[in-house]
Amino acid sequence: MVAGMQSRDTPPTRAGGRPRSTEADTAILEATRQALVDLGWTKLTLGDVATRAGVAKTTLYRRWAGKSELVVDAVAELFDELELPDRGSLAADIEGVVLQFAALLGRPETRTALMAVVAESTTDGPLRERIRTSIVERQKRLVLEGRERAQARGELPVESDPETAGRTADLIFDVTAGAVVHRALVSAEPVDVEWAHRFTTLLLGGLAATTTAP
Amino acid sequence: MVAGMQSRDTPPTRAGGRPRSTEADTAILEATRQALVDLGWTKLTLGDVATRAGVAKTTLYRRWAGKSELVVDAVAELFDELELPDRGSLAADIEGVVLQFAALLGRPETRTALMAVVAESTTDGPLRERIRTSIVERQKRLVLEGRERAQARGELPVESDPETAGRTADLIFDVTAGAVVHRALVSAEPVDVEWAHRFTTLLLGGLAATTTAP
Amino acid sequence: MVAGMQSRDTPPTRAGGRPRSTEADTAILEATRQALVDLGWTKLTLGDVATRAGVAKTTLYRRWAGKSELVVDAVAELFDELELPDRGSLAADIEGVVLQFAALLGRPETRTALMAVVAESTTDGPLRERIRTSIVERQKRLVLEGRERAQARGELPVESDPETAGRTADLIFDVTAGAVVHRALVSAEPVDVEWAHRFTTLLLGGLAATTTAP
Amino acid sequence: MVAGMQSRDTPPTRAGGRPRSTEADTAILEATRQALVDLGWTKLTLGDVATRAGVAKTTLYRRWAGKSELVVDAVAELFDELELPDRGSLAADIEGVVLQFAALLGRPETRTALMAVVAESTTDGPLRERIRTSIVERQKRLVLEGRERAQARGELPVESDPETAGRTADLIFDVTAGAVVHRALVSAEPVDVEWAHRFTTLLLGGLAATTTAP
DNA sequence: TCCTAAGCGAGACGGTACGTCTAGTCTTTAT
DNA sequence: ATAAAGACTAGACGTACCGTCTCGCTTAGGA
Repeated sequence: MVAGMQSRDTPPTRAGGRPRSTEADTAILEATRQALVDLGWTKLTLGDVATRAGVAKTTLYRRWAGKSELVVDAVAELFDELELPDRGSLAADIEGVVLQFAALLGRPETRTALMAVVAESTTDGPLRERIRTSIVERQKRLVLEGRERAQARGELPVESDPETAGRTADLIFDVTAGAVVHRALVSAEPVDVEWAHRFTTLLLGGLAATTTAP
Repeated sequence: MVAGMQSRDTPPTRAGGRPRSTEADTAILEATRQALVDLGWTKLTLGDVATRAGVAKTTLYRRWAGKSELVVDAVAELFDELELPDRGSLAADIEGVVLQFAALLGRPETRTALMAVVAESTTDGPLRERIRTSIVERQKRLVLEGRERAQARGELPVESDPETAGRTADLIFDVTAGAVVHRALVSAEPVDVEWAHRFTTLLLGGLAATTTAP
Repeated sequence: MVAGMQSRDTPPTRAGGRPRSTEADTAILEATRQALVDLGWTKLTLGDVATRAGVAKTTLYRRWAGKSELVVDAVAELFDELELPDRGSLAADIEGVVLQFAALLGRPETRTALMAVVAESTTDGPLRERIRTSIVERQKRLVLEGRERAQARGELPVESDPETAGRTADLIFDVTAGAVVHRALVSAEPVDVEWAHRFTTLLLGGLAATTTAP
Repeated sequence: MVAGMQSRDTPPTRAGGRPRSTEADTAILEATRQALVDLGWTKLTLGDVATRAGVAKTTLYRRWAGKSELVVDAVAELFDELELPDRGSLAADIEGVVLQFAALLGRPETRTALMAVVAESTTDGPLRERIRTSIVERQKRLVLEGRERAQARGELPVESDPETAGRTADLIFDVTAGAVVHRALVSAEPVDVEWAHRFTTLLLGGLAATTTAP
């Protein structure tokens, strides 16, 4: 789950009156994902989501500012399902997470929503921030966990300078996530075991070059 | 230029009737790019583009099936401006093209449009094909040119198996384009000389690893 | 007024939700009449009516199925202004109502609209019924009132057979309304006091012939 | 036939060049009538008529100013089919022509077109004149022929004052045509033998009253 | 025989209105 | 105060016709 997500626009004052239905929240996010599957991003409408969730449109607008915000929350929950399984070696761990990520991008709701909200975010600062907070930064944990595990195994040296370490982690994250997304959605080619292996070889080879030669 | 682009839906038979205005085509594509700058993808409307181009809405719909197709053609022209400058070494060439690509993604019309049409293409097969034809496949030339030039310089061995060569080129393309896009649009961090240098080191290091070790 | 007109498409069930604005109704019908005056039937557009009434197009379409239905309701209100003044004799009463009807047909909104909706109704059954209900049947009251008054004065015998009485009333109605409309709109000649007098003489003479001779 | 109709906009100067196709004229008018049957007045479009006639739209616009003019010409030909059969008595003649007229109004092309062009003519002077010339005035011949025949039979006295005679003929024309049209199209009731008989009785009775009493 | 002016089919053009759809807001009654 | 219902303003959608135009081609009569 998206714990401590503090998403949505929390009501400022806690006063009297009928409390918000928590079931509505769940129903709306689930309905949003189903609508993404059925209709795709463009044809998804908030009125339709409201109907599917058995909720009034006003209830929806009371909680989210618009389509983009709603969809970010709906798909963020899916990204949290990603995890880094311990397969015994760094290479195997990377291959595993690449394939997991590819599987996530294979689901129609993620596929259509992810690029769309990123596109929206290019002209919408707050949305960009929401995406960073809810999705991007949260998933960098995978890189960090992988590195720690590899260092524990002795597969990677411990980088002393924290700034260099951070920049390297960012680079790995952009290269990995970017390559998988580009392969899957732009080139529209399959991300299979063979490709994951080839990519991992490239990444690890490059990583060695970055750490040895300044 | 987008030579021989055979885009749009060309009238099948060349019979009688007033011929289509080529000036209209130019005006529409230019107006589309300007509208992308001013309004972004979501707020761009075909009616507005038509007005800007001094053209009737019907003229627009006669040539393009919808917003996505139009925008793909409009931005495809920009991608054709990319070129691979000869900077003397493979590393310098890669850095150069990475920075060029980053500059292209820095332009608001490309920034907002590219992700949007890719998002659309996830639920629209013909559009996906159009993107591949007009943008993706066309730009792979940069990878191929770079490799040939490096082989001529003796920086890279000549790969004998054409299939392996093709797969490697595809991998390089996805990794490079994907990393730049992810860095620029998803992570929303600058793609500057320093990052380009670090990325190039990673890529060349990885490339060496892929070619030496199967 | 068009009391109890039960026109428009009344919402079937009375449940929750914001009630329809009655002010909008009034404004729309008035705007329709004004648009008929300014533009005539053909150039009248529902978008323009909506603008004049200060109302969104959807509000208009929520209440009426199309241009014809709207215009029927708008002019039906005018027909209800007709009344049968007591001028002391049957002949004078008839002349009076003929001139009133002619004056109504002289108003541009009625002039242009009446024939147009009748023309539409020839290929539109529901519309034909609406015209009958809202206009034709309602105005037959003038014939019935005139007859009752004449019978009270002793100018006309009381017809015992209700069916014969009904057929005669229908005939009088068709002849009178038809003659005035044809004179005013088809022949495009004035319906003045002189013509009204001549027509009344013809009608009353014919009426005597119908009642005496079977 | 509509002989000497001098309708359409004849080319002013007779110079060289390819002459207009007379087959096109025939085909267009026939196509117009068929389109009226199939689509009714409102949904009839000039483009569709052109297609049906196997003719280019420009050919159509070269000859007629618009939809109304075209339709007037197309239906005027049908009105010329009316004639006054000699049935031996004035009453029988009137009943005959009333039923003929009713039959004409029963045809869908006439039914939908007649009221429509009259409606148009209320805001279009030249069109009104065209209708008068092509249809109204042409059919008054039926009244005049009927009177002459009745006078020859001795059923009607010869009116000495030509002005009075003219006004009476106009009145009869408006009353008859108006009553039939109103019965058939507005009241939407059948014009059958029984009605025609009742109407004729009324008309002849009234006629006697007008001629005897000033 | 060629010339030339108009007619012709085809179809693109700038416009305008259509009737529908969605966005977000507002107004009602019920909880 | 929140909920469901649904009416409200605003405006884009994609389509259909309008009446005009621009093509290349045909069809005559006059030179």
